[in-house]
Amino acid sequence: MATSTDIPARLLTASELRAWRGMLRAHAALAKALDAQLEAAHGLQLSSYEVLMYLADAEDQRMRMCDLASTILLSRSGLTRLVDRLQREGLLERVACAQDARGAFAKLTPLGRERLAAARVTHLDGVRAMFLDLFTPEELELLGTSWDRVLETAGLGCCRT
Amino acid sequence: MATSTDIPARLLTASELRAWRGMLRAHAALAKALDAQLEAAHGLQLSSYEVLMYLADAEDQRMRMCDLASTILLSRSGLTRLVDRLQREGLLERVACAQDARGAFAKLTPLGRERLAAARVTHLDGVRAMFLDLFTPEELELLGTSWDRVLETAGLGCCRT
DNA sequence: GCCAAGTCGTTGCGCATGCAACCAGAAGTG
DNA sequence: CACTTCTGGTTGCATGCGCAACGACTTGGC
Repeated sequence: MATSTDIPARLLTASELRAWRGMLRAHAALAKALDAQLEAAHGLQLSSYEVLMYLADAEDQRMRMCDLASTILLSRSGLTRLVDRLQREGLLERVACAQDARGAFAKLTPLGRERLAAARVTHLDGVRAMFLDLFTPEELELLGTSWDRVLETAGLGCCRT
Repeated sequence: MATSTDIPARLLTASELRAWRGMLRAHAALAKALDAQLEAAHGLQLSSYEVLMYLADAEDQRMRMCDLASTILLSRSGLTRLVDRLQREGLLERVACAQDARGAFAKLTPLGRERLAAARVTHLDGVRAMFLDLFTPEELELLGTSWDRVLETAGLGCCRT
């Protein structure tokens, strides 16, 4: 069985493998399940939901395209088209920026606010049922501090909330 | 400030938010960083790496397309094209299946084995540096059991390995 | 043996995304 | 003010993916 190029790398222990692959698979499963749930119940994709949510939580329900893009971890071009789609659905609108004539705000419409309010219930229930409820409060706290360490190390600098 | 449709949903606590968003951001940051690292050092994408790795660890360095697809969480069509690319690079080859004339194996070539061996060192170093090393062994163990719970709940049934 | 139903891998198509190039406008420099 | 440099948003293009449909084959029921 041993061939000429046997693996020289020190492999992972079973425990390490479980922690690492588990995260990859858990993330994939959660993203898929939550997206499907949101799509089925409200016809919204997860990325659209994120846009609406951050807008709803922002001052005056609006954010600069640029800030929005970096917040939801999307390229500027990606956000342009995502906002296009949401605007076509009437969930948000583009508003010119008085302070900076280059810029534009994405602003939630009343319809967008409604859709989000409904979707938020579904989504948060899902996140709780499939993730949060499976941890004790102490474990959640531990997770939080751990992610901060990871983010500090792996880039993305600091996460804004 | 309070408009007609105020948010009725019970929102997440700060601790919950940190644990949940932290995971999303940590995953995104890790995937991006590890992919870039692998691409820079060995010209391999993370998805290609996964294919090579699972093949290398498999009996006779080959797997059925179907099994491979579900293992790396890709659709069958997605795998077809990914294998196309890797075959074009000479890292693996398609082998007919004697037991089932419909089926095909993807099998690692010696070149693929070499590329993987080199890439594996880089990748595992990265995973350790950006993830595993940031946890104590006890925390890793806890994470592992937690992911199992998540996977059981959120679908994907059981994870193989 | 024969036919229906299921499975495996491939292909056409549509979609969401990133990159690079672009323009308009802002900001810094002389 | 004039000029360069930078930034914000949009666009063309390429990529990688999933879905649905297909043909080839296997499996199960009779």
